Amino acid sequence: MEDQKLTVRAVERALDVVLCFTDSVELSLTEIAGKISLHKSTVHRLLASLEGRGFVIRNAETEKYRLGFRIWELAANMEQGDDPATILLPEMERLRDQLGETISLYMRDGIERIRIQAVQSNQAIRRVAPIGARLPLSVGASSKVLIAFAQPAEQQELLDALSWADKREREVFERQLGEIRRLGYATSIEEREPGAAAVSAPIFNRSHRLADALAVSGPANRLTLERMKEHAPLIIEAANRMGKMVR
Amino acid sequence: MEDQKLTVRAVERALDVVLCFTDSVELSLTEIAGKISLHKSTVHRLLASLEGRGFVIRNAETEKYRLGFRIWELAANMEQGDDPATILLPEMERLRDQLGETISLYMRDGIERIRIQAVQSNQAIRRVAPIGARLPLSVGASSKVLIAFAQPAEQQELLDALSWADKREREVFERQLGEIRRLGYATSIEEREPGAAAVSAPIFNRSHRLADALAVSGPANRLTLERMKEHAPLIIEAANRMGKMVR
DNA sequence: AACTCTGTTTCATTATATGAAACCATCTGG
DNA sequence: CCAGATGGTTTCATATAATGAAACAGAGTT
Repeated sequence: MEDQKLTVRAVERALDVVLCFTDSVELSLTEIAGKISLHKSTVHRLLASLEGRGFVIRNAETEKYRLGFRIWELAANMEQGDDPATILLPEMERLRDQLGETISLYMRDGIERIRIQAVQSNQAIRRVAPIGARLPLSVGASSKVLIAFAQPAEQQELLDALSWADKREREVFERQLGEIRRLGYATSIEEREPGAAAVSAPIFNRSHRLADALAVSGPANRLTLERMKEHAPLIIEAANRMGKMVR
Repeated sequence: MEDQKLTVRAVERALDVVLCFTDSVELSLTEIAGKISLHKSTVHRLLASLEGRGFVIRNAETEKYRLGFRIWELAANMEQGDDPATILLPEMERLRDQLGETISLYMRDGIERIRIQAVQSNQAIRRVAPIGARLPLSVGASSKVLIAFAQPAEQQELLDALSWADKREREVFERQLGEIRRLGYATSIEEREPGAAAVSAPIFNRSHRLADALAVSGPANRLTLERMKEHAPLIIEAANRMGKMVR
């Protein structure tokens, strides 16, 4: 009542209803009402409006609701989507605001990786990540992700192409990769840049192939291993969301 | 004020905003306001809510709005969509209400076609179309569509497999197919059932291959050639919309 | 039949969405 | 460089329109 809301509550509630369907394919009215804690009658009206425009339909069988064809239609019209760098930007900003650290998006190019997008932390002490930077594929959390989750054949090629001090070094590295695949993310502490640490998770495209690596990086004293472990689930979740937007 | 509305106006307006993006990929606030004739401030608030939930984003460059990643995310989650028969039902109902005639959905099976879905007209005199019916692929509007828009190789096989009275009959038929491809739809008057007429258009899936045929059928005296020509664009449009939902 | 669990509708109340108008930026052209 | 557009954002008073409670209706279950 004090600070003006410049949004429309009813609309936000309706959108929340729609968002319920990110987890579940089919929901009953009461289930939805429960999820977003609104009264049945309210949700009922919301659903009526959504159904009228084809955003949800109700399964004649089960009486339950599911997303409607309109979503498809809209998504189809978007198909000619821009490059991932712009598509994923909003999601990256979201993550930055959540974690307060700099977020980078890397893609592999041969035995290098390129930072194709980045949003900077707004803390006083922060990692600054210039877009377009080309980095070696041998060190850093994202490098390891880009190798660990590559197609097996490709992976071997990459390992062969990279230069190793001795046989042992490569073995250690390969063992690390296994661990990374198991965890679903990679970390690095002062691996490439002194004083810097990073966590990175793979972004798989809609056909489940590795597309990019999403990384959170910052000063090593803030991004402790402890802290990175905490962040990991959020990063993975964000990366999964992003994957659905990438072809 | 008289008959209760059991829907939420604000939500419907918001959805109308979203639907503006079926035609255009990028729209400014005033363009949207114009399209759906609402005041700028109203649309502004609606957009703010939509943006907050990621349903629209604004292009930092152009300042204009476009659909957001949430649409993608939702569509991706729907991927494992049911069979077309249920998916397309709502759209078929829509068309039925628009044209007032019975709507059928056919798929080809060998040298037959099957009516995999239908919604009946609610006029007193109507075409009744039982779901599941198997019909010959030689006659009827949808048959011609299913052949005319098949993959070229497949098409030859079909023409060979069908039985013809004489060489001439087949030639006439093939010439018809060309015309149908040109027009984008087929008609039939008392071809299979006496007193019945039908218009049919192809449904191409998202990879642009023929998936099904959509047909409007009714009594021949109501569905005159004239009338069918009028209906054709609507049917084609509906079929195109449906195509985006089919894999 | 009594009960439970849905979904649907009604209704009074008040919050809440609304349009007009004012307000800011930018941009354009004289 | 100013005057006038043009598009976006915010403010504000007002009445509409969204709301939750409660009543209602149906379908299963016990």
